[in-house]
Amino acid sequence: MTDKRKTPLETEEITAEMCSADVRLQALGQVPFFSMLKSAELQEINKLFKEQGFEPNETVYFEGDPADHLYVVAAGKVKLMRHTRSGKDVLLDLLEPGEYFGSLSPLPDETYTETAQARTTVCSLRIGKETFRSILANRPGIALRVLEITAGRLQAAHERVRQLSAFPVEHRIAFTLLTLAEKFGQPQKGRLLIQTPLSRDDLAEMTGTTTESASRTISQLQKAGLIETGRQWVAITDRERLEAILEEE
Amino acid sequence: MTDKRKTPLETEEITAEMCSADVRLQALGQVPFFSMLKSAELQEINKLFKEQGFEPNETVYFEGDPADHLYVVAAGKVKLMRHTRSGKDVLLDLLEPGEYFGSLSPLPDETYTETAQARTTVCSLRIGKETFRSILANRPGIALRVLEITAGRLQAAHERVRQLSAFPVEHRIAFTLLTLAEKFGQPQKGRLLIQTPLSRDDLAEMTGTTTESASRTISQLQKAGLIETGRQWVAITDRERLEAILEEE
DNA sequence: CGACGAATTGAACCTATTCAAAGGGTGTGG
DNA sequence: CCACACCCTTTGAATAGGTTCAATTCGTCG
Repeated sequence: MTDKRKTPLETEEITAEMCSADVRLQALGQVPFFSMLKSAELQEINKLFKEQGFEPNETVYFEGDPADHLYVVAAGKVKLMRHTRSGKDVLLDLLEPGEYFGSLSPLPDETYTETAQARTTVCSLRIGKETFRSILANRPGIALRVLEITAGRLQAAHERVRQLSAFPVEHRIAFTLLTLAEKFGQPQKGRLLIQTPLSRDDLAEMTGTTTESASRTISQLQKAGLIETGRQWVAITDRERLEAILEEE
Repeated sequence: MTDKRKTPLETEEITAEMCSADVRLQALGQVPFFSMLKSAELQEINKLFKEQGFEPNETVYFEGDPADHLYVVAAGKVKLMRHTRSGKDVLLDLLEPGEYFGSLSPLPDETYTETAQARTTVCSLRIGKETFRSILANRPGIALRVLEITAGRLQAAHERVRQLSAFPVEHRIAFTLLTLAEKFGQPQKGRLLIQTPLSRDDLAEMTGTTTESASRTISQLQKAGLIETGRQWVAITDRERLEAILEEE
């Protein structure tokens, strides 16, 4: 019995029981800053997290809400974004299992500076920011890992500022596709599929352009044979020529 | 004897002896993540830093150089930027005394992802990244402060991504001026002077536009009476109307 | 005063946006 | 299982905002 759908994306099979005890432990063990912990320690820390599930498109928190939790993605994909008055949203990041989001700062009276939204069915684990801070205060090794990850995100954000400041749409789209492929890429039929739902709209929000411009650029790249694409998906077929676009000035 | 120059900027009086022992201690005490230390501890840490002076426009390090030090600005102003092949530079940050830059990550074989350049005569203090890491590993309080500051910079970078993605030049210039005023603003003659050399070129590099567009926008804001400006300086005269530009969609 | 770098201004050009309309894949309900 | 409705995507044409190139003016410092 063949699937009639044309999308090459694997549907994310996540059920209601996704937040079961062992899945939780596995998810936490995947978190870069917990991965060095011994099993016993991990179990201790596991107890401090509460699980919370979300349906696709459900919002974890809104920009401006009081910020008092830190979240870890256990299963599914989470989108971080900022809004604008005109309704044009900006997509800041797409998170995989093992990545954190939410509030790191222990200061009171803070609010989230971005909106977090489930893009698939999601299981998240969350912890109060004070509790998390005390974990960091007691285990410098973890604090240093968290710092490294945050510093890495800062570099990525700076690179994005550079892209937006200095390069035309085609260049930015190419860059974004290559970056996404590094994170979500899955070899398939001699091409590199970006294994996450990805609309022209998403791409536009990631590159600071409009849906129409993203669509035109994507079509053009497909005609040139650099990528294959369809509704909600993109696969890279000629990585080298795509990278060559980044070399143009 | 009156000054014939028209610039309202104070010239930064920094001499060759700027890195004297007491200036060093004072500078380190100003660093947010050292400010909670007792005097004795601060003296210990002070010994781990080496001083290094720079002339205006001298480069501290280049993008791509091996990254093995962390720097603290003791005196003067430092500019962080990224280059592009086409020669269009992107200004990432302007640092004041007490701010850090350079490498946080202890990983070997890393390179700086931005170029650091002295904008004035500068005295900097630097420390090997492994040494700095051991300070953090032993004093969780410091590590947490560094993490907070880095997280704050990440928020700022995200906001800049939003600005570049969603708003026109005039809006971005207004935003940048207000942000600069918050950091470098100095009340003077009923206006708020941005106390740092600031050319149209700098402004263009900060807002992702060209020198000419920055110039046109600045002229226009001046004609409208929101700012006063001259060669290398800007002062805000009507903050409210400048902020009102940010409300437009 | 003279020279150099910074800032301004104009005009032509171009990229990307906007508005509008049509085409196609997916999943739902009959 | 088919058909319809919805949303995603594509494409076109007009427009606008910004860039580019070029020339001039202005301020600052030697």
